[in-house]
Amino acid sequence: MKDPLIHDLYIGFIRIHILYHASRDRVYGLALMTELARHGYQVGPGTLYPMLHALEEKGLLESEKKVVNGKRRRYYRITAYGAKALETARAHTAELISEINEE
Amino acid sequence: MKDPLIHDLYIGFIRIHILYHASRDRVYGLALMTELARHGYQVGPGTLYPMLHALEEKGLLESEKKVVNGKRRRYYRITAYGAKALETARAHTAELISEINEE
DNA sequence: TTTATAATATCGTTTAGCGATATTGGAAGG
DNA sequence: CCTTCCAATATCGCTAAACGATATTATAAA
Repeated sequence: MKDPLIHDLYIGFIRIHILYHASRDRVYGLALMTELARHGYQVGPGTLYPMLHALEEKGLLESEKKVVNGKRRRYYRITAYGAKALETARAHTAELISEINEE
Repeated sequence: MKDPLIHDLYIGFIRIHILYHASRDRVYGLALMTELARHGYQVGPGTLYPMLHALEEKGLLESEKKVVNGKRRRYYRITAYGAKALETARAHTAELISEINEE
């Protein structure tokens, strides 16, 4: 994360990003890392992979191994429960932005 | 938090809420707890107070003790640095919502 | 001077974050 | 083949955060 002092504001954002991407298409760790970096969230493998494991453990994502271009990947997709969580997150995020934008 | 399974999506939201409220007016712990609960974020004192201490420690908030109605309170206000962090958070939140709302 | 109460603080355990390092499995070249 | 290389994932070990439970504080009222 660029500014370490405000890092812990955004950990949840990262999870929501992941859920969102996994809801649109299957995703895998390394590609997520670069995608998240594009959005300014620089998470390392020591953060991302355990996070993916936990999201799967909790039933928000599910995964399967695939071999692509001779490289093995673990693809994640969102589950029904994960989609519900994403919907809820959308609502919370909308509520947050509308509140903090009030004058 | 109502749904424990998705709890860790929202810890950052809570901090942003706190920063926002502290930017509008001085705030104190117990009132924040009930205000956050109004938004569906049920944080206990064992979470909130250490969080406030950390936010102050990191320079996002500053505090002073006051006696009000014969009760001692620690009022928090946002600092300049905290306001900057809040602005950044606003931008990140807006970016997040606009991304996850894409079809 | 006790009692009650709002408010804050802290303790102890569980869980998460994360840099660093290790591991995996297939491809390509000799 | 078998070694080397590399994308990709996994894990280790430590530090820090989350949080329920409990303790502490200061004042007003009784």
